[in-house]
Amino acid sequence: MTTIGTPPGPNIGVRDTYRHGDLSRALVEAGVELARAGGPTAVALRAATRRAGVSPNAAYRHFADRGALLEAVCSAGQARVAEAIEAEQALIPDATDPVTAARLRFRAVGTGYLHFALAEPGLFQTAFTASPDLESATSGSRAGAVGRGPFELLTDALDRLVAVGVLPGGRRPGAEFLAWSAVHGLAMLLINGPLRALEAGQAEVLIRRVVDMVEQGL
Amino acid sequence: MTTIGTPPGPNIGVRDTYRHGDLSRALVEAGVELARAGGPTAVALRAATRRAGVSPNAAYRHFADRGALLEAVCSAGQARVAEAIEAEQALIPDATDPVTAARLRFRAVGTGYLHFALAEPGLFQTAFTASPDLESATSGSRAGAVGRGPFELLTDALDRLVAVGVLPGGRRPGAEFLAWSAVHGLAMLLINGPLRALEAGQAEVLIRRVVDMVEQGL
DNA sequence: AGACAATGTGTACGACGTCTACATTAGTGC
DNA sequence: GCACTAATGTAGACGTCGTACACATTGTCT
Repeated sequence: MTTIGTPPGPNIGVRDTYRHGDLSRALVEAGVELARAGGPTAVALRAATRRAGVSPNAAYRHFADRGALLEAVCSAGQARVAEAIEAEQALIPDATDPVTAARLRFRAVGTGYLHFALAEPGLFQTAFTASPDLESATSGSRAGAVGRGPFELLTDALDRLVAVGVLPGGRRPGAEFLAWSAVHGLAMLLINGPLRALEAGQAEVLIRRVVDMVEQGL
Repeated sequence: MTTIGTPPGPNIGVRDTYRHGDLSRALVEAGVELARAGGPTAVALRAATRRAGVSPNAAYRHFADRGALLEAVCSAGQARVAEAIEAEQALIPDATDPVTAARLRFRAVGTGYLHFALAEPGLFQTAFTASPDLESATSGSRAGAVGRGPFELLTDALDRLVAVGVLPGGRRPGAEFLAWSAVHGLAMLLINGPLRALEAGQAEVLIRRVVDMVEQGL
């Protein structure tokens, strides 16, 4: 006797067949919801399988352990960050002259990153804490619509700054890490650090100033 | 019948009396060790009480819940960060002229912070993730030898930069958050972010460059 | 049709946080 | 000196989690 599809609670992946069909994806989606609500620690195997309407151990057919699911959720989160950055970049008018376009494009990486962090703190935190190495950070699964991850969008913007002549080529190597550090640090301080209780307006001022500092200090 | 002092495992706080004497401190110390070994999530009530040679529920006489213990461990961690910064500042020769002394003192805040992060990643992470608000970040319990926390050491160094004439007074307000963001972000990227696998030498180069960026971009 | 691999279920174990009830002890007022 | 009370520690239980093992069901390939 197998009870299928009607355990209590809001079943997202209700089914009437023994097989689920797309459990892998369903688990990641459930994990993303859990991360949105409660950050990395809330991404639990059992909770995800519950949402998918499946027994806890079913997860092990698709993920080696909880860490593997967390990694998949992390990749999904990074993809959404990339989308947020691209959305911010899309606001730049096409008619902008190349130099200021490059500058605005670069700034949009930082502001998009930070706005996403403020809008989706749990998912953001999940996306960048306990994330895999840098190597895998440039892989396809963390990409946005254009197929690039947040890190690649940053390096692209920096390369364009050099091409346009705003950033001297000598300062280019390693610049991605400087920029990333400043923006990522503010995100952390704003989300679960000591700046947590800051009001939205003041946060916006800080965001602008940090991006200013990066642009000037690179 | 009460078994006292001889549960299995490495008992740190072995005792022969029913009362422990200083359980509160013993639990925080155990928590610090757990944090050093495994980061914030490793700070468990049961593990801490085990190390103190005490039953799990004894912790509830001193901490409201696990979060309260974590907070105490976090404060202890911040105190150690402050000590690391002070140690780095103490390396500045007394005979240095006031202007460069102020500059070096400021840079020492960043480098001390980052060196501690690299030396004690678990404790560092515990100290600054899920930490209480900024208000309490300036309280006494997170202080180092001089009685100031990491944040106060930073603001002190910035004030001195202004006093000496290196930093224009108009740029002073909010500068602590800019500097903190950059340094904290690099720490996070180096510890559990995508820069985790970086070798020590390259990390040191990045540290220098980030502090350069802050000094120039402020 | 029958074998095999893929996928999902059931049961079980230890660790965790935390609740409730109980035991032991240190001070305090007499 | 002694009983009372508050502080402190213990015992047991419950629900959660991750995960290991054995078993059930199904799609697929020959």
